[in-house]
Amino acid sequence: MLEQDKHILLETGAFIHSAINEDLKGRLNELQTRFPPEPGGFLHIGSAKAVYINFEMAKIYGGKCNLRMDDTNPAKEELEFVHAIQDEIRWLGYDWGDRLFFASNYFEQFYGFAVRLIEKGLAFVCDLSADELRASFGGIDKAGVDSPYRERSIEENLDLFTRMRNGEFPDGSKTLRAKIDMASSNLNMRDPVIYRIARKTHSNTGDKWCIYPMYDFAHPLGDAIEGITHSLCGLEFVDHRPIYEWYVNNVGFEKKPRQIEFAEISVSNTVLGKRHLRKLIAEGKADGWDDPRLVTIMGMRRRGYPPSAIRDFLGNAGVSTAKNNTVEFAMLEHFVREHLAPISKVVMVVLNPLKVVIENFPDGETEMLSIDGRDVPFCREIYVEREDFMEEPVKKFFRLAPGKEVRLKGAYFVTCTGVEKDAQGNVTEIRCTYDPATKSGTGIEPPRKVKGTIHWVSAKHVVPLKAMLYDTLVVDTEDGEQAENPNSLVVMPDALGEPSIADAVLDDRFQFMRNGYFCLDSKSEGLVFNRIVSLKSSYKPQ
RNA sequence: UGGGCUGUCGCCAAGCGGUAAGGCACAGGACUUUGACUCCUGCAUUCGAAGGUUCAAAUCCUUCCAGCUCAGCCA
Repeated sequence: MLEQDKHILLETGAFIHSAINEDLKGRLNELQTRFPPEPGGFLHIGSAKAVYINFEMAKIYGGKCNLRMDDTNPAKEELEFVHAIQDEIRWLGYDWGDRLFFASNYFEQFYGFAVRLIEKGLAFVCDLSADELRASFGGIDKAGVDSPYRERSIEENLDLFTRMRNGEFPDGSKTLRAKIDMASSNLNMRDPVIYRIARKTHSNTGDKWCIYPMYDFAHPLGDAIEGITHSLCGLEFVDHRPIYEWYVNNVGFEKKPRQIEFAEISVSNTVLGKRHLRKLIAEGKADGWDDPRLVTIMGMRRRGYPPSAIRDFLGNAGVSTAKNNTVEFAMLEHFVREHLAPISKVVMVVLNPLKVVIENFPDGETEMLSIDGRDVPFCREIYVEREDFMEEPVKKFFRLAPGKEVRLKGAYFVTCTGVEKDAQGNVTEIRCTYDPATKSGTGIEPPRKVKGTIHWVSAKHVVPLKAMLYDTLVVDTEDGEQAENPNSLVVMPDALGEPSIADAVLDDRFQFMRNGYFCLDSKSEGLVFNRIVSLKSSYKPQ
């Protein structure tokens, strides 16, 4: 079912739909969502789910979705990523119009909010070092202890915070903390840090600030400033919801955004998570963030996945609050095939060539055949797939073997009459005869049926190309770990294509008949093709 | 005797008191000049477990069991 047929998101994520309906009381077009990436890395399929849900929900209800860079930590962020992320989201098919925002543009307002909290006696300047703070924090089943600086006067806090901003204190020497409850069972409520001192040049604000707000403070308030009604995010933030609401309430916003969490997606046999991805790349196991075996946006794009397939996959995988959900990679591939099928040109390419001489076809002659509207030359010498020949065929092998007849797609029936071998006994060439009475497309029924049809290319007219066959980089193991897949990349350096493949351009999508969907590799020179996904096959050798 | 979240087919996932949708995967079969596509067919007497309420429970109540998750001056 292609995505345009009906909006699949309407059939899942009931907890989000009902919240939206309750909160907006019919004024659904007031729905305001947001996708808030930190410009500290590239997006992957997990991020794509958040993009998908926030933008699609807005679309469904006639609302709007903001793109906000949550750039509150200059130590980790770079301008390169703010551009890359926009590129990636656009490629996924979403447009935020003029609604691009930066948390860093709210720094002055955030500062004012912090002052307001101090004035209300809800925040204090703390002199604990990072280590001391950690130690005072307690643990999962142990309450934390109050900071010795917790009871400073409002005046002193105001003075100290101003001086923090003015750069009077060294990095890390002081923090501004919320005054909540060091005994809270929710660790995020144990007097969390609001501002830290860090002399780092910010990609947007330069050196204007030496204090930066923490995510837990900036994020809800950024949402509130933008009038976000529903903040749809991953389950990893459930534990942050109380602090999200605490800041919004105590700063005093009338209109309160509501955070709703959904389960992040994970896909079997793939590596997700910035940390793991970075490791793979650093170790050279992946060829950069755009390695076609990665489910990063860049990787999937280079691999040739249609963005519509990714959206459709995400929608069909569903939106729930269940935690341990790992969708099988096969499901992703299903949607990729489904979206590729209608837009791909079918051509013949032999990945692993084996020469065939058609003994009764006139030497030096070329017959031009018309196959699906293309002109395809046919000659005495052709190549077929090495896997399509077996000297001693197993049962139900419907391809070439001594004495057996097959159809050459769009051409003639051909019967294998002999085999040539080298000194080691490897088959180097096979001999066949063809039956002129079986010519394809003549309207005349061939005198007999044949079980197999194989693809081929004319030896004289061949276009050499390279094909990259991908599989997943890792394979999930039973113990919940992942093992490296040694065969995640198979290069076919001597593939041979029919003449029309020479005209391929980057945006073209092909089905190499019986071999899968392919597209040109954007990073390579010349005719280097990525296999986007293989064709399904019910053929089981043996 | 910390908190939060979750348990419906191999994987996702509907369902919200009226007698288990759908997709993927898988298995048969039809069709086939791609062993593809398409098309049929099959695939949970049962909803983590045990009790209870009810004419009726995956849905309500009780207890139990299992899994995930949280201790950055990261986001």
